[in-house]
Amino acid sequence: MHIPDGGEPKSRRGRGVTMQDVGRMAGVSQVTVSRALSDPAKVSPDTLRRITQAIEATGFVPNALAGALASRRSGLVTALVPSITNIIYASMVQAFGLRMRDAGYQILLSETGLTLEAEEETLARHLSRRPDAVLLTGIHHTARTRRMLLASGIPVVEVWDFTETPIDACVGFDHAATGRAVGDLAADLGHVQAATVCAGDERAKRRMAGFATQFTRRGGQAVLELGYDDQASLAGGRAALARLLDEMGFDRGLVFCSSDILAHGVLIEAQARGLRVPQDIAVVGFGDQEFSDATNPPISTVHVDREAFGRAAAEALLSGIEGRRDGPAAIDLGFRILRRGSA
Amino acid sequence: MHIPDGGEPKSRRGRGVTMQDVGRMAGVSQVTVSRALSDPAKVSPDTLRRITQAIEATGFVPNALAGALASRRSGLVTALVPSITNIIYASMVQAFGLRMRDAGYQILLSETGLTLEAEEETLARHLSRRPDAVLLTGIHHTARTRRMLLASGIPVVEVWDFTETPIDACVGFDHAATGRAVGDLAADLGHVQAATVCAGDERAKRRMAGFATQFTRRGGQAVLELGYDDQASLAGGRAALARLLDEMGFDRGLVFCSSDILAHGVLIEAQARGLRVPQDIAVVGFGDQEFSDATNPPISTVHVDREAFGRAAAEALLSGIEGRRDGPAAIDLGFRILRRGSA
DNA sequence: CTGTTAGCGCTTTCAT
DNA sequence: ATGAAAGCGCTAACAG
Repeated sequence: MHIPDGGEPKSRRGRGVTMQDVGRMAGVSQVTVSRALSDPAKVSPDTLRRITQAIEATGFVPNALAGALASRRSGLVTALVPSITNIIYASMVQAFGLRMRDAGYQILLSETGLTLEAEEETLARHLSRRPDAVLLTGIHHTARTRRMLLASGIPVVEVWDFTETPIDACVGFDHAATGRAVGDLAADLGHVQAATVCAGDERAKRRMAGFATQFTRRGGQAVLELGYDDQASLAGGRAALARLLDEMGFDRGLVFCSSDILAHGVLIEAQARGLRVPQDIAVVGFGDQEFSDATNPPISTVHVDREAFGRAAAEALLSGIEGRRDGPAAIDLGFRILRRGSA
Repeated sequence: MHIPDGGEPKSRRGRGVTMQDVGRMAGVSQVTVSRALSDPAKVSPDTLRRITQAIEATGFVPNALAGALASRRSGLVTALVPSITNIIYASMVQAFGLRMRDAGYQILLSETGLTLEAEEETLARHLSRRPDAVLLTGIHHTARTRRMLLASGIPVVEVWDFTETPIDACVGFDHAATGRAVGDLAADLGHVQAATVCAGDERAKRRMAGFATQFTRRGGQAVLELGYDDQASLAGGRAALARLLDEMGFDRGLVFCSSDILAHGVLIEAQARGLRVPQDIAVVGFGDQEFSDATNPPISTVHVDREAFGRAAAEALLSGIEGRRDGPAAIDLGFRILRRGSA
């Protein structure tokens, strides 16, 4: 089967330098080159030197595809988020990627958009690359997504939402609870009227619902609810307050927004109309974005430590990969209400 | 998560179902399964049906690692950007990824941070996965980066900056020219004093320098220049204007910022001090971010079509991969000055 | 339309 | 400390 190289190398179509080539130049076999790279201590100093020189001379770059196929470890980790242009997810993935990179893994990142079906299809493509672990956003997935994940047998972490019964591991927080906490704040501050402005996914809606429930339970009037399908934006926040004021009979009170950018828009629109914040209109955002404490007045918001989510998710996967984790893990990292000038 | 061995007939250590397995179940050889997947038209309808059933029954997921090794095409495309939490790069990569995904490629994305050495190291790791093409941010790279790229023989596109002599292809714009154009605007508006606030990379500095050169050439006073090492932020913009006003003798005039977020900070600080914008302080940003036309007043800025960069970069690589491109390509996508209320 | 044969460039295992 | 042999799971010729 294996025809020995009869002296002269056959004309190599592919242009890549192989370990074979490096070994030939260094006067050792291909395996020794492999060893020199994966565990230098296992080859003699002299051999190592010659191999290093040969690598330098040839510009050899190991083929990780072949390595992964042979070792059954790809060194790849899948990360699936709704959108990378959303700072919430971007900063989480950034922290996740840093930790995984330190552990020797590379991130295969994809956007899944809004539907679970898109997530399922993207996941299938990713699994064909045989990742060593998977990060998913959210706790709701299609049946086939779950099945594929289970069948793959690799560690999985679901982030940015919380459940006691994750596929494998979960790192998140209780979205409805954040809304209820803001509802309490609104009631504590003595507001009678309140409104919500939502331009996010299902999780954002749950936050808004938690707010409405708690605010009315605490004696507030029925909450005016405004929802948008497009991405959160300053313009959207301005338009929302305008609509609340001009068309929906909102007079004065607290506005809870699904993101700080919407809250900032509400703030700007209020000021453009000569309304005082927080006296006439109070506003609370979500996410504690970088700009939120530098506006005038600074924006009250719900803080969640996005980087911590990314790091914790990485740890959960690493412990799974290395078999240090016995069973499922569900970690609630919680949140903090940041009361600032806007409410 | 530990999935018990499903008790397969043959003691397969590896838990993946292979084409071999699928073929056996469908009563055909492994190659036929491969064909059914890559080119269904080459297989008889009846065979195809049986194969499809077998795939369904086994939950077979093709191993792209093996496929890539055998075919010498990984279906992977490398994208290297300074930071994914910077909306500038995130939106560019998003558009790039969409186009490449449509063409059947998956993106291997990494952050390179600020140094060319980090870029080099990251690139080396990426090349070991044998990507079919590479996207790089900027036109400055280490010698070894260039050497590795040239040796790999795959299409390369450098984005977000412009040169007539790219490694392979280039899609960008002239940063200094944007600064000069804003310098002209400042002069046209009759400003005598001007300042720059920069919190970005080398390209941002080139924009600021272009502004200063042109503004003084047009008769303006020497430009006050403020530079920060940290990321651009609202707070940074506010602090910058405060410093300009309180410590550097800036009185009234135009402030050109390296990003819209800084410009927004300047705007807020000016208003907090009771200064009129644009009468007392005029401000121009860069990037035309989503919020920039919804502030009060809206921010004048330099618009660059980030999505267009991403798409054009994708096209450049695709034409290279498919051999449709003969030689290097250098595309200057230009920019537009958007004059709004802030200047 | 389908099968056979020969690798892709590595890691693993077992000798030496 | 080093090497030979045997795959990893797939694609690419080439037959038939």
